[in-house]
Amino acid sequence: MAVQISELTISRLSLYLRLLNELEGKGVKTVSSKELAQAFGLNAALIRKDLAHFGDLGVRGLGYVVKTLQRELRSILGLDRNLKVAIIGAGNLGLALADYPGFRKEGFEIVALFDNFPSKVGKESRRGVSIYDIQELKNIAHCDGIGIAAIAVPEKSAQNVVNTVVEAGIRAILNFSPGTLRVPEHVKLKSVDLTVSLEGLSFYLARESRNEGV
Amino acid sequence: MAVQISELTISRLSLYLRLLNELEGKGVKTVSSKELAQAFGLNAALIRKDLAHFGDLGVRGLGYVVKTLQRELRSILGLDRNLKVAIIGAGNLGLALADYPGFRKEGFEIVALFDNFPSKVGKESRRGVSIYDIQELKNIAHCDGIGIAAIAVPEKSAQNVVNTVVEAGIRAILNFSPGTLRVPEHVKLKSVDLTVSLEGLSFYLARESRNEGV
DNA sequence: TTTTGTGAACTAGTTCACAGCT
DNA sequence: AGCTGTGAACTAGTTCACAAAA
Repeated sequence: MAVQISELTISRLSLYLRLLNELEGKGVKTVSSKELAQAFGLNAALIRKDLAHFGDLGVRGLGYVVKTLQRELRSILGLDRNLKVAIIGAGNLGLALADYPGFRKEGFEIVALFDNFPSKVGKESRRGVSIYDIQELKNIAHCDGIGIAAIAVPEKSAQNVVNTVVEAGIRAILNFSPGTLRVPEHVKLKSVDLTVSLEGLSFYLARESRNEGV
Repeated sequence: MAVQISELTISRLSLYLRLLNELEGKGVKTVSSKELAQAFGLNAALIRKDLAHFGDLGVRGLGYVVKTLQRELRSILGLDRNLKVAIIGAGNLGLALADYPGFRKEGFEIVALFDNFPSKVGKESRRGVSIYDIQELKNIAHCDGIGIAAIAVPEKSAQNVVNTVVEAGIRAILNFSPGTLRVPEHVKLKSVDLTVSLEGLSFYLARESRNEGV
């Protein structure tokens, strides 16, 4: 089972799961790759290939049993194990992430915020996530078994914070700071770059108005 | 010039520009594709191909002139035209986005927040972005020339909000709500799905611990 | 000599099309 | 009959390797 599964496949599995949750709520029993494909604007074969990586999850002639596939995807994505998340940076964005309802839904638990700004330490977010000094990260990460750190600090301190997070033994990082960050081989870093996203849209608008003139 | 340029290339152009800004600040005059490649962990040929889409931007034997390339990339990405952005949804996330310093840096201007919650309308974000009723979007979008809408509303109202945004004549949307959204052909939608990002990391951790047992 | 710009080769990702199971 | 699972074909994206320019 040394087959490397692509990031693109993994992202799509999350989407499939979200729809399955919805279907399950509506009492739908089975769903075909064709129906899933339509819902996401994807090719049905792609969905079957994505799922086939993890065994014969479907039933020929019938499709996929919603509850079964839901359970399988949860297990594949590791959502059957109440994963704990720490947010580093108690600025506007960090506080918003700490209280973001979408994170809590699929079994993630936001256990703590961290900051190095003394006046913030000891306070908490609106929904009651406590803010600790970043110095305490290592201790708390070990005691509480934090699996993922989300980083929402200014660009200039981001690499330092990443180093601290790595030293604390955390092996998965969701980064919201701009700029390129280095992590060791065994740590998984995923970056959400808001500036890059916005500039992509700007490019689209700029090209559009250029083409109007042609 | 009907060549379609890939989203991946566009995202990388943003990264290149960010580094060029930094180099320019340090007074560096030229930079080679090799140096850029090292900074981002990419292949040098890829960077040359990305840039070659837009003409002969480099100088053989020398590399790229920092200031020239910076200006070119700004123009390519449409950042030479002070683009106006509206944030829809004045919850925690919307307010955080409205005050996000990274957006202001490259010439984007956050001009307004919108919400349908009466008690929020009339207030403003910490940095002074005013909150308007979503009903007023069409008017303000036209008067102020809003180019991009960022959507940070709960999943269940997201499609409605997108429809309102499209009706207001906005043709580029950055979406932070989970779920699949439909937009007409002429509108560009980019989604940042926080749940999908987090679940991607969870998958990585889950697979790791499975493999430990093998 | 250095480094770009680019055809050719390669790798990854998607779609087609159909055998095989229910 | 219907739908999965999958080899084969295709498309997109990246890297190699080198001619051409400064």
